Amino acid sequence: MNPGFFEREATIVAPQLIGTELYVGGAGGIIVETEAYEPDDPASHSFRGQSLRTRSMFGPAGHAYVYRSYGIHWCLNFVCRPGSAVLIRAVQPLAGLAEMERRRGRNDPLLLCSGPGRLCQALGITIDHDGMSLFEQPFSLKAPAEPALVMTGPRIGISQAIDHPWRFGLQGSVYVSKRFPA
DNA sequence: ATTATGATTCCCT
DNA sequence: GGGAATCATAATC
Repeated sequence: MNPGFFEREATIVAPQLIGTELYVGGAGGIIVETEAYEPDDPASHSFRGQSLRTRSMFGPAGHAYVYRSYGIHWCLNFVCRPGSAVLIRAVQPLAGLAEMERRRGRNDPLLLCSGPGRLCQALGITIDHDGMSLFEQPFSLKAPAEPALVMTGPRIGISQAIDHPWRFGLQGSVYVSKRFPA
């Protein structure tokens, strides 16, 4: 995987990220759930233009955009084209289990990295990672050997543009944060 | 199924 | 400067 991978629209990149391995400081696993956000998308932070918070969402592709959600959690996005990003919603844990359980304070494997807030807590993602390159430490990405089987559906937790099927998940995975309708 | 939690942004006055 | 809204989660009903 190379930086050019992210120089496209999030709606294209998001499904292709399913099956990619993501590690932060050695902890992580397989990305099993993503959502796409576009500049002309009312549910996107970039919809009303650049701001202090969304600065990195307009920065170089292949970098991280981290924001605080509901005042409590962090959420990790991969920046694609300017104002376009992929929200990482769930990971199937593979490495660094003990460290992730320690950071989470829990050890239920099905809830360890399932959900954007849990994922960031388990991987130790904070605002410090905002704007960092995904191709440098502590990040590590590894493309899947074969394209994954991807499910699609409407995005979660938004009130605008709810009809766009811009949520993507690994078919059959029990680690997605919410089941995809059959 | 419902609610407490509680930081930051953004949009208005 | 105020107040609603927010890309969730965990605890409680």
